[in-house]
Amino acid sequence: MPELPEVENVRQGLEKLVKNKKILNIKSSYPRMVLTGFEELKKELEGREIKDIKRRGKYLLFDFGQWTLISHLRMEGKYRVEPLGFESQKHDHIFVEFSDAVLVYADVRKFGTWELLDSEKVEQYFTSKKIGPEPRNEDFDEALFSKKLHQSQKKIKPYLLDQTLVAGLGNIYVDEVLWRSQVHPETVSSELSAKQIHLIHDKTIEVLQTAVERGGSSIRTYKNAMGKEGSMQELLMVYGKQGEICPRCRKAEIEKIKVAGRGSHFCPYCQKIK
DNA sequence: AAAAGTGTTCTCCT
DNA sequence: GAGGAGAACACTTT
Repeated sequence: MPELPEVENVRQGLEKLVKNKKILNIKSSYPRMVLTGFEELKKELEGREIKDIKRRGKYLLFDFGQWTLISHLRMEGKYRVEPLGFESQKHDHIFVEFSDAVLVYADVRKFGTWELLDSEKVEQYFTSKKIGPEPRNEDFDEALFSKKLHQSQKKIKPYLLDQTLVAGLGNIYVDEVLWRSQVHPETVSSELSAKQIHLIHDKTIEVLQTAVERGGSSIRTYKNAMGKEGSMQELLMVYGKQGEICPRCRKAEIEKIKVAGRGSHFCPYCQKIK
């Protein structure tokens, strides 16, 4: 899926394309992806207007006032807007029809989900999932981050990926953050120095913010809701760079190993455990 | 043709 | 309870 920067760019595209539009009809060829039930979603949202499109971590929130549709793109979910009467494609799963256009949700791997919630229960939804703060200075408290890391024996990479310390990092940006912080992905969290913790905190904010501004990374199939690619891939230093010389030390090649089941890229010279 | 892929969640084991 | 490994979800690409 898109990580936070890609989801944010999709959100910005949707805001331009479908905000304030009234839904006339919703159809689906894969209704199972609506975890709260497709028929209820159809019944409640037809006739309603999309009042706003928000984001929390990697989740997109379609605000209908009383109702909120929570959409997670997982690995391959995509949105695009088509004219009425367009020819649907193989992996198109949901069609939201307006008077002058159709919002299409497509997802090759069918991992993405939709959930329709009472808007008053949205906060509780994220609380129950223990979703961490947004990666911004105002929200992401370094003292609390540090405290949690000191108390944990988890390896730093999978801990950063589980969304509870901070929301929005995925497999690409977590490798970039750890490289920029000079921290090995398998470092046990409680062993991190104060300096390393400070760097991880700041680089998380910096990398995700830069990636948002650059329109995300189009390294596999990502495009935003307007079909436009991002350019953050040009600034990636380790992801997908295995075998290339580390651009910082120029003394070692970027290695790729498995950490908690995920492909992980790092410089063995710059990022040592202890 | 096996393996890996921008994610999350669950089970089973230590 | 904590943490890790592996699998599941479904499909494409290398």
